[in-house]
Amino acid sequence: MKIPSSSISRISLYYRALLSVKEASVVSSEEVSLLTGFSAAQVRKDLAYFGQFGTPGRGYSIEILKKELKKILGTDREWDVALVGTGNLGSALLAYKGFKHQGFNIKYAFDNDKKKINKLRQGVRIRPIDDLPQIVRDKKISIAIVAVPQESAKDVIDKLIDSGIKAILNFAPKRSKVPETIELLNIDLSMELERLTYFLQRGQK
Amino acid sequence: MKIPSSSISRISLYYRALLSVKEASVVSSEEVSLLTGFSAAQVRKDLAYFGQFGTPGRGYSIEILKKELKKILGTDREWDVALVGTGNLGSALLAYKGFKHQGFNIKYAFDNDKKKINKLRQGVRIRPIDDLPQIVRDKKISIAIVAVPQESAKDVIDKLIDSGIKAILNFAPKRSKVPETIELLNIDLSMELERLTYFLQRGQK
DNA sequence: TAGATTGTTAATCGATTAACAATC
DNA sequence: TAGATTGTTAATCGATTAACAATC
Repeated sequence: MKIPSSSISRISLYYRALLSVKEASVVSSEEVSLLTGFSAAQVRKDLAYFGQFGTPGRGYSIEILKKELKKILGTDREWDVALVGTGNLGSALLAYKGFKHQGFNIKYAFDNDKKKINKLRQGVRIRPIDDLPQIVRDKKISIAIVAVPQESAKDVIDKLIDSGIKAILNFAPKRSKVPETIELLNIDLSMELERLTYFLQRGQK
Repeated sequence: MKIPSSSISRISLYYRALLSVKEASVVSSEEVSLLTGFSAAQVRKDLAYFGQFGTPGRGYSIEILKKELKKILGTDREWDVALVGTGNLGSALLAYKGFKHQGFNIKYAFDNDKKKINKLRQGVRIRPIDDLPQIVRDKKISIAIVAVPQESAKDVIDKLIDSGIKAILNFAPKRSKVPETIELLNIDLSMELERLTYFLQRGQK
């Protein structure tokens, strides 16, 4: 069955919403709807893609649902992450508490600036990009975050893929073609701002 | 006519693609398709939402199309932006060259950490959040970037809206309800990483 | 004119919503 | 049992793709 990718994003948000429920052990799709702003039908549909987690007439056990959602998202375990690029943005991501909190450990950091090599940042030693293939392979890293300047993005992404990386979160404003077996997710900050100015420019939604 | 919001994102990418064309003065939708990976029909459709910019049999004049796309996106002018939160992420955004390059000037920065107040960062003076309403109003700022911790996000966003802000790019992993007249765009980094682990966890697209 | 390519309409595809039988 | 709420099917809505007449 084909699962819309927007459904996955919503499941992340359902999970967060559940964390905020303190006073109950069961929620209905209607209550999740209230908490997240998505329709109750949408909530039930999204959950139903992955199994039958609820009890008709009662709702969903929060404990069980949290466990199941974590399993779906793959966050029922910790993930080691490689960061490429330790400029302003890379450093900010390295320091970002939210990642560790969700089980993402940026354990390896790479840069090609000689002055940074072997420096510690947030307890992580910065390594030369030349060391990337060996580390990714030896440590079996699946996830990389790319925060390098536009002009190096393609090379870095190619190198990551050659080294066996499986999933990439890319902040460089440059789209690369990747094989179908690799998941590449682009976050393009200027593009997002342009969605805002589009809205401002035309004066309404 | 209803314009899909994904169309706006694509228009940003068409614009970028046009910047990379050096050897021609005209492009066809087929060529834009090759450059961006979207279908030629999609390209024509997206452009047709906004006008008739092409010439049948010839294609689109690159010069004209670039100008029109800028107009659509509202990037035919510069925008002053207010940044709230100058922690790691906020500072990285302040230093990000890409924004200025696209005509976004982060001209005002706010924080509630007394030690930071009045310090210069990237040439921008950090002001107390208490000064925010007056500055936003007096300087007629339309766009704010919110990079504060989760727990302050709601207050900051409410304060921005009360002060007359029109559009918000929010990096706090916390969704706020805003009036319909305000454009709120959330970038949730952990959610994006969870889309990657979902993919890894289930082993295929 | 013949060839190329737009702008637009119609067809298809996919995602969301509504409805409701099943069931606790 | 009566009331509540799930899981699922069918209906609707919206976005993408295909097709082609218009036109340079």
